[in-house]
Amino acid sequence: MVNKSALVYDDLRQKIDRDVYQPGTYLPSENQLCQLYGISRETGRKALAELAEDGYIQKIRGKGSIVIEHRQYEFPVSGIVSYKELAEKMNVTTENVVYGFEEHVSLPVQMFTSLRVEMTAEPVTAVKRLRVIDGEPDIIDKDYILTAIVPKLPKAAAQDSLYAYFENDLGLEIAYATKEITMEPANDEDREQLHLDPGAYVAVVRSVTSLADATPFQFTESRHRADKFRFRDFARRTKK
Amino acid sequence: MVNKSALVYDDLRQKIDRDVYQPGTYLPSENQLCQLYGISRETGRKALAELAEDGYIQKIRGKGSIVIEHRQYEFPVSGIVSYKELAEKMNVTTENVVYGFEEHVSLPVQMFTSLRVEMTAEPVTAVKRLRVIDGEPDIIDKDYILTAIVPKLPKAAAQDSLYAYFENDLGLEIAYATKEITMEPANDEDREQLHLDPGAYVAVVRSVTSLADATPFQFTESRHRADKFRFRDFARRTKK
DNA sequence: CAGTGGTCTAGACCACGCG
DNA sequence: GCGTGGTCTAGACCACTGA
Repeated sequence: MVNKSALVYDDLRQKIDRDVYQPGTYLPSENQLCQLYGISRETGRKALAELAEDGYIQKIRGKGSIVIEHRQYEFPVSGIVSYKELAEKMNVTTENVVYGFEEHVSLPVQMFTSLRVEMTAEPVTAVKRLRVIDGEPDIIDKDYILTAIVPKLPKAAAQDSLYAYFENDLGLEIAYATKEITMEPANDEDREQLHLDPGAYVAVVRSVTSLADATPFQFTESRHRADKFRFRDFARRTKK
Repeated sequence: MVNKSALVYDDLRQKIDRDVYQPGTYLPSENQLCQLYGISRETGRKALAELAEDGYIQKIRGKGSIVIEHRQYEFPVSGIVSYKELAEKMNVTTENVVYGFEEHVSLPVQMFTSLRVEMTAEPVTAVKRLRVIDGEPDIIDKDYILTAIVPKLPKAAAQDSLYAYFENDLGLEIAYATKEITMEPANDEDREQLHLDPGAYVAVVRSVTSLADATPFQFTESRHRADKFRFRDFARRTKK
């Protein structure tokens, strides 16, 4: 058996999602969890801490862990989730058109200067994709993947899912990303691909994704139709 | 003495911010931290886990905790931070104009339906504020605060900082918030207050803020000039 | 192999909510 | 006063890294 606290987390989250534990009600107390799952208190607490972190519960001292309103199936959501993972969660027909694929080009560093200061123009594979949702082109994704980490990116991986390829086929461990959201006037490429009028705006999400060994390896510029863009975030207040 | 792990967290974070521990280098190992601070290993691990959560370090098994690139003084940042706290972090001259103040009105529920399903039109105090940064009006904040939680909101609190009033004067414990970012065409009020041209867009951040006992009590609509809006997020990849 | 982080345990003491 | 969660401890075993 592996990772008891993760098993407890999954079980509780599932029960919250299925309304076994409903919003406004309390989960079993920490001591009860010990007996229910045959674990020590700290192990149960770790599972509860993650549920709190992810916005499922609020812990209240002296009372217990209350289930809070939790909305699912939103697009896009906070966190690092691939486009394919998102599409699967919702019931939408999606299409993924690769309209650009270049190997051994230089990373356009000036695009990401606000996200990372030190950066050299290392060789990357550049992929341009158009995301078509319910028959409408909504998002342009421009990915730049370090050749040093992914020497030979198959075109099929771009057609399917880059994340699935990185994680399942290459065994890369994706750890974290820094993103930045801004609003910018649409450029010619935006207008053409997303069928926008002159003067239109797009929501731009630029991100740098790093591996578990802290190596940044993927740089993404995602350009969204303004009227379709939605970003959801759950945040806890930092004490002091 | 209170909260050893928080003390260790603060000390390490401060040293990272001051480049005592530089990006790319390793923090002392967990066993070394035990001796350095006179703590048990789990206590040190808790501090490290929070540094990782907040994007300061990346933990690598078998090697140690490496300091990762961390950009500070950005506006706005992820998390729940008040406008005043943000303004203090940056060296900008700011002004805060309260141009609307109404008590005992109904919460405009339709504005927040995408954030919370169940919601009644409870009585609130409505505050409208214009944020002027470096002499330019950049943000409109519309706050709706439940009368049941804050019966009598002093106008001075709106002039200064709502968060400071809630936390310091009322002793409320702000716990978490759900936010949603969208892009919308500017309305008449936006154009007037933010000096925008017809056809302009604004970035809209709607949020619901809740207390430590899981009570939602503050609803905010924040409307930003498109060209000044910037949202920064650090996210970790969820396993499986 | 020694050193690193990842997980889990059993127990202790404390602060808070509520009757 | 009892049950809740918050913090900390000392120790155990495991998995991974790198010399």
